[in-house]
Amino acid sequence: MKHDKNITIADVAKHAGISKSTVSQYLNKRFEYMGEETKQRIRESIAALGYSPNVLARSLKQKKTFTIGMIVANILHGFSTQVIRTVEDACNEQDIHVIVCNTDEDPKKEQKYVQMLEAKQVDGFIIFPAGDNEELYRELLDKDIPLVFVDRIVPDLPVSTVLTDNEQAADMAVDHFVRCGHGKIGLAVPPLKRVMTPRSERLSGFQKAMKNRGLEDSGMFIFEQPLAGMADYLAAAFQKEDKPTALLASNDLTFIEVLQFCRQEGIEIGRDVSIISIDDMPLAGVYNPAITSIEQPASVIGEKAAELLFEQMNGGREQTPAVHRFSPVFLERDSVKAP
Amino acid sequence: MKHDKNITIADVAKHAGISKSTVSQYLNKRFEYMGEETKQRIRESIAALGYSPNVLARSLKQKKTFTIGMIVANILHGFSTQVIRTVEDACNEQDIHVIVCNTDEDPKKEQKYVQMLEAKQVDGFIIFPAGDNEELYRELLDKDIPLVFVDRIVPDLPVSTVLTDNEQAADMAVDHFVRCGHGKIGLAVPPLKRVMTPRSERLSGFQKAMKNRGLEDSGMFIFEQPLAGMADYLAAAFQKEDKPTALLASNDLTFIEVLQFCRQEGIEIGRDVSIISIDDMPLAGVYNPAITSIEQPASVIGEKAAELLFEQMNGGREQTPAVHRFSPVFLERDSVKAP
DNA sequence: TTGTAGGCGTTATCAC
DNA sequence: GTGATAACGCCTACAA
Repeated sequence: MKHDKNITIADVAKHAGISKSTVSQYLNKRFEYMGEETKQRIRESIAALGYSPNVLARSLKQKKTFTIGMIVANILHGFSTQVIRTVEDACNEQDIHVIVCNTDEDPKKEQKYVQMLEAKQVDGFIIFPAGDNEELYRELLDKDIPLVFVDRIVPDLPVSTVLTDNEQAADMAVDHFVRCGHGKIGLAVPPLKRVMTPRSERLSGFQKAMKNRGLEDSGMFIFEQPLAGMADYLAAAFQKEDKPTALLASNDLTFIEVLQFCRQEGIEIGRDVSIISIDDMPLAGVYNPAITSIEQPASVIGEKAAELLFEQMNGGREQTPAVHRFSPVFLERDSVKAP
Repeated sequence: MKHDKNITIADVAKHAGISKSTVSQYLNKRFEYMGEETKQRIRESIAALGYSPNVLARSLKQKKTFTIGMIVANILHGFSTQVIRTVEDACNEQDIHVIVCNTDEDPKKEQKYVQMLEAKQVDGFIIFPAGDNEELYRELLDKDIPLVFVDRIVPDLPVSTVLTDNEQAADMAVDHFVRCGHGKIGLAVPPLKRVMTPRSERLSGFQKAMKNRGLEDSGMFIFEQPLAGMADYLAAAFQKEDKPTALLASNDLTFIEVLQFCRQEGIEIGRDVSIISIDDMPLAGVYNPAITSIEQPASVIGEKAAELLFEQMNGGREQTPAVHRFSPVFLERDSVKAP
């Protein structure tokens, strides 16, 4: 029955008794000088044949695919997911598609994905850099391919980057702890292999904030440990006499480990230790007690990234690349009490 | 400087002093009869020119894009996200890309996305049907476009569908409640507009399970309410004398409302009311108390969906379409106590 | 206003 | 073993 004979613009033209170009004009809405009757015929033929244009052929000709590539380093972070969603929304408004790839922090994977997407002729990239791929990024720049970084800064590269003001996030937390009377404050953070902007900035922001309050000597505790061992590591640290009364989790994944630690040690949040989490997880607000969190402005970041990318894609004189930092949002809840 | 003169297969051929066809052979690894020297020359030229093939042109010719479309009805559900991830992993292994679209349960959006992706010549679709688009799906079938449904069943359509055994999920919960001594059990569920398989099956599964245990008369409470009003609705219901001692949240979004309800009413989970959630959220296991959950087998579902789709794409005699149900996983934790 | 012809970058079919 | 040549489906001068 159905011979999958793909119907093309030629079929429509034949059916309507006119030429391919005219149909093409119609499809591209250039019907300024087109006869009403012609339009009508074309419309009918398209409907009759169930024609739908082949974007591939169009893209090949126009050198535009209306697709962008988005490469995230770690999709397990809620933050990544939220940024992805916002970018997708922004793109869908302009009928642009997004192909998302997850590198798991692996530069090799990142390279592979960039090349695949390039081969696919995507119109631009939004990348959460996995790091250590400077040459790869430079090639993209050399080829004038629109590019925006999110979440992490790659030094010495003229690429617009948009991220949370991570030092501010750490400062907000320390500030709140101190206001509530805490003098011994800990930071739980995964190891800083490579340059991971958020991690290192949250750490440096924490250190600065503590120093500014004269707490950097005896009041500062830094628990740097891989996630897998974090709970046990904290448990050991909290056996000691000299331990913090407040604990800042540097991101959502770390926060889960902190909760795990509290559970297994029978530590009551609020009473035994005060907690703040950078990143606001879905259940944080209804946790027991509700967890005071510092939320990254994911949607603002996603929107800005998309906007910067679109500017480059529309060839308009692109602004000079810059780093755009956005303030996190402090969500005061019930997990911080006086010590 | 850099003239963005795209280098093509022709440039490579010229540079190597051979013909396009030979280069093409090389690229497609058909070098059974190719001289070692020729290969060498091609390799060098490719490197020298920094050539990378244009997948678009290849796709146009081969009528294959190595890209599939994935359309989810509600990306806010953790389940959707997890299935997406698994599918992406499975695809990446075969160098297939995935374009994800979110319909927000809107059939119109679904239609638009399907058409856009079709125009992009994707090789297949994995769809969480928003419902009420039977004709659209039928067109895909008529065109022999590979298609798999996930999470929801569309009646009378010969399409392979893979989902959680939702009735079993409800039964597991009821069973556990009853074993723990509960005789009055409630179900919190969003309204059943349209045919939403999981919702309706969890409801019917709940009813059957209650009936089987002789609890359908005085022991069964069904709280059907939009998410926005769920917490208040539950609050009102729990003011009454006749109320359940156990409550089943029919999915993750509902579960959040249930927790919200507990917080605002000062209800202690475990002591005042026992809770089970269908869908296991990231923090459920470290909640206080840890929440007994019934986890959907998202990764199994994603893998199966990908597998079924690949089968169709590889044209191999596809199995007759069937509904594949997978058992959920019962995660016993601390939110269910004797009443 | 509409039609003709050539090309976008690859691959496929045959000759050579 | 390698190389012309014709598609793939569409767009775009330019001609009519």
